[in-house]
Amino acid sequence: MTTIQDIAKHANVSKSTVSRVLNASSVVNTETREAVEQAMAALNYRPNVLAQNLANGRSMTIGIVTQNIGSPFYDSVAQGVIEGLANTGYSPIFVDGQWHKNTEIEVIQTLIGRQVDGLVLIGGDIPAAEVDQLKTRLPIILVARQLPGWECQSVCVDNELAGYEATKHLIEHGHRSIALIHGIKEQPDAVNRLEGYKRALHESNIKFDSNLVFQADFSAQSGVMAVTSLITRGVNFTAIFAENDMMAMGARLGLSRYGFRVPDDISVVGFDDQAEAAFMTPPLTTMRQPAVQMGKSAAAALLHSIRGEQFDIPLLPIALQQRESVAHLR
Amino acid sequence: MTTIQDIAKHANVSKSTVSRVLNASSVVNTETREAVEQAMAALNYRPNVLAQNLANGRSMTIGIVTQNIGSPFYDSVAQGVIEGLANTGYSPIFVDGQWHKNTEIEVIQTLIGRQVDGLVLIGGDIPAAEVDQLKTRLPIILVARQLPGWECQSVCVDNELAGYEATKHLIEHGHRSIALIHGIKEQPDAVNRLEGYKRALHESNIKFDSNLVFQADFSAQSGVMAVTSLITRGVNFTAIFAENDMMAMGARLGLSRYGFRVPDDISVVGFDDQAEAAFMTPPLTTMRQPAVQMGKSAAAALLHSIRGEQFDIPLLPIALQQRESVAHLR
DNA sequence: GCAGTTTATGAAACCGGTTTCAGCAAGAAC
DNA sequence: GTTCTTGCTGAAACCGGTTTCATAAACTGC
Repeated sequence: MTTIQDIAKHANVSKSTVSRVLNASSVVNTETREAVEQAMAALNYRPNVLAQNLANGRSMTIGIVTQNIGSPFYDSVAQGVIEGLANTGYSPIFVDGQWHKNTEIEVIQTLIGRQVDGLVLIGGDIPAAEVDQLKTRLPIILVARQLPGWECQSVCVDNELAGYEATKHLIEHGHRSIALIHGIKEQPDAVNRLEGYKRALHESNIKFDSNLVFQADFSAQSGVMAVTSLITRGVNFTAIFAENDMMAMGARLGLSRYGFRVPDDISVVGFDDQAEAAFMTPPLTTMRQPAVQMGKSAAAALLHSIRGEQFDIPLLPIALQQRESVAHLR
Repeated sequence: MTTIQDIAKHANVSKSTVSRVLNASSVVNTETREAVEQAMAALNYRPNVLAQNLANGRSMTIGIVTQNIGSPFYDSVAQGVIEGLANTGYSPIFVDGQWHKNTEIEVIQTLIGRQVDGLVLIGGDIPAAEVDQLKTRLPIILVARQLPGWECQSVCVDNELAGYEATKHLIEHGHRSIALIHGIKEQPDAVNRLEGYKRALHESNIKFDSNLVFQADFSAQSGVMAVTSLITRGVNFTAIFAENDMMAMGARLGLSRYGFRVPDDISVVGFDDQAEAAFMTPPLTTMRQPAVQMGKSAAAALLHSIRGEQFDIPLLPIALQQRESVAHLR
């Protein structure tokens, strides 16, 4: 490995000067600069980022805490963060919180040991107090998680409203017996979507019926179990709102197993609009979350925060993506 | 930030001693150790990993080069690498090569600047010479890419064989007019699968017909285009082999648009066995790639390589996952 | 009771950069 | 011809650790 010292020797200058041309941090005589630049080229020099980081107290890395058990939605968000960080000089370091409080705290500690300059928390459920304390140490942006007092530092969508609109869409198509395939009940996304569902029902004077909601876990498998359960329990329903697309897929498969056609017999609405949704048969009507965009926004906001600049996070809309899995009730 | 110096002062020892208890690198008097440990606890000390890295020349980070444009297969591999690195002390840094030679070389350079201790290259197409040269600088493991002389340092599956088996499976079900939805022709995965397809045909004395192969790009959209093209061109076929599941999904949707049933009218075989494949309607018969396992193997192999240990990479099998999208030709 | 080990510790050099500070040389001002 | 700037550069301190080396104290053996 060639070091700054080698360059200095090769160009007959001190390492201070090399550092100066490296960072353009102060004026260097043109001839000297060129000599240094030639030396760097000749020796194929690349500064040791670790040493730079140590010297100036910044690591130029961003910690990304993901929860790998979960829907593809989180992957897309992470993808967006990577994209948002490209060509900024910052590199992302990934760790996996596994939707488990202690694991999450632990991995965050390792990130702090690595001197990350900022943190993006995607989902997760470490206690608010914990997060508040972290905030005093370094900039943090939350994604897909809401916390009191964090309104301006979290990128999220209005899940309650989205749940409401998905349900309303079905109601407007004449459905009144709408099954809900409910995500993991500990996760706020799920509870908010459920609340939206309830509000839409209430608004249309449809009585909430707990027999219509199946406690699932965001997996496709739990989607088929939901349908199986509903049907074998003899519950009547003409539409399904699944709290994510994977469960919608599972439900759609389950329906076909029992000979129900979608949307002719049963309408289905999903949530996320993951890549596959548009290519299901039939293409799935779903609530579109701009997952990649959310990741990008988070990255951008974090960079602003690190630089101490003012920023506000654009409120990303969540919109009904109408396709072909919903039909009017005959 | 509390430093090793603070601990030293607090415990009335030198920082050498603190370092010693930190790394258990030499014997320390029990009382002294306890005093140091108490100081560390009291001040909530976490060593600066950057400084450690600089001092001992290892960064404890692994560079992961992904190609983000592509199928979910690559995401799963990356996921596997993360899992394989968990609790090893090594952290993954991700960069995106974008299936673009120059981008890839550039991002690898930034990783080297960050002193990564090893590299995992997932896919990608930088020239062999380039990779060979990198190998002299640091341990590298390739995933889903084969290069002459790299047999022992790449985690991959036999795409030719898999393409052969997929095709043979269809032939055994009586199909002789088998359309191929071909992936990006620059990517070796795609060309190998095509070769396997040809071999299976040849073995069964079926003449290769270029009208049956549609040049697609691994996207679901290109899958529907493939079917549209085949049908509008009036090509006769009774089965489709799509070189990944996304294209299979697209194809399946395209078929339904034209009123063809799967598998009653047309059989479909995919490739990857991504999570969604099992929940398509009908569930997709596909060649299962153990993507997560491949990532884990790559991580494990790389760690061995870094430690200078002997290792060999288990040859991961790729197996036909039979589901319901293939039927006997009547 | 003294040489010879062993054990435990601190001082200092080092990793590869950045940054402060002092100083030299050339040019400007008077 | 001094003095005052200005422009440019190098020495040295520093970032927060690790490691070598020297040494003091305690222990062993005879």
